Amino acid sequence: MKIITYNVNGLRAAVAKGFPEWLAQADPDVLCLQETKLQPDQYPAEHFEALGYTSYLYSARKKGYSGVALLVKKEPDHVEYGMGMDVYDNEGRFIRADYGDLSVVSVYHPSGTSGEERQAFKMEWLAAFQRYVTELQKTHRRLILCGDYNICHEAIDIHDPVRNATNSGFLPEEREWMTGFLAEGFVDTFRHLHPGKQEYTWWSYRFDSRAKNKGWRIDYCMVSEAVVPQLKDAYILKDAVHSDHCPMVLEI
DNA sequence: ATGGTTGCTCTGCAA
Repeated sequence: MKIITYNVNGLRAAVAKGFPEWLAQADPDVLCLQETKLQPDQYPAEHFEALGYTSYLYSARKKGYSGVALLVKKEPDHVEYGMGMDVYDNEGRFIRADYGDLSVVSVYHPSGTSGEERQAFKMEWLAAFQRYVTELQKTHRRLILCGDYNICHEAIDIHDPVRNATNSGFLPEEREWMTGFLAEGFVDTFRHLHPGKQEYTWWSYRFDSRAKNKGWRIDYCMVSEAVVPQLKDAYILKDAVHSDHCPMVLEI
């Protein structure tokens, strides 16, 4: 089973850059999208139906903002939209598909870069997410939590750990949150399989960052410890250029 | 510290 997570930074813009053609050759069983930035009536379904995918969208209330989706080849038993808490679900950041005791999530954790208020919201959201998945694990032993976490965990995950130590995305409390989250029984698949590898999944559109490879690893496929024996590979597709993020693949 | 891009929507905001 191949699962890909990709923050597309606007699905319609990504489609214009050749995203459907890329998807045809990448050929995942499940595709987790973040930042679709569209409403359901704006979804270019024809591109994805043609490739054999069924799409489940969860959009933000605000037009052109946030939004997640799951594209699947095989029908899930159940799809859950949001975490069941209005304050968080208004922004279209969480969708989940269940296949028996296996549950795949596409999540777009908030960014805190636009100011103190959003940073506080981010930390509250992260706590709520952790509570949610800890509870979910009681009924679904194998969780696959893919998406844009907007956090670099360790120094190896960011091009300049010193200069970014006071920037949202690499703050001590965010890094500690991720350490605590992993301690609840989750595994960062890329780091687990590639302990010393320095690769990124996001580069600022400014400052020529991608050409200089001044990036951040903020997109993750986290899995329950019960999934670890099934892991085949986890890798980053740095050559896909439909977004300021690149995709990450999990094979189980 | 500064610099400064992109997508979406509607004029500037969020990332």
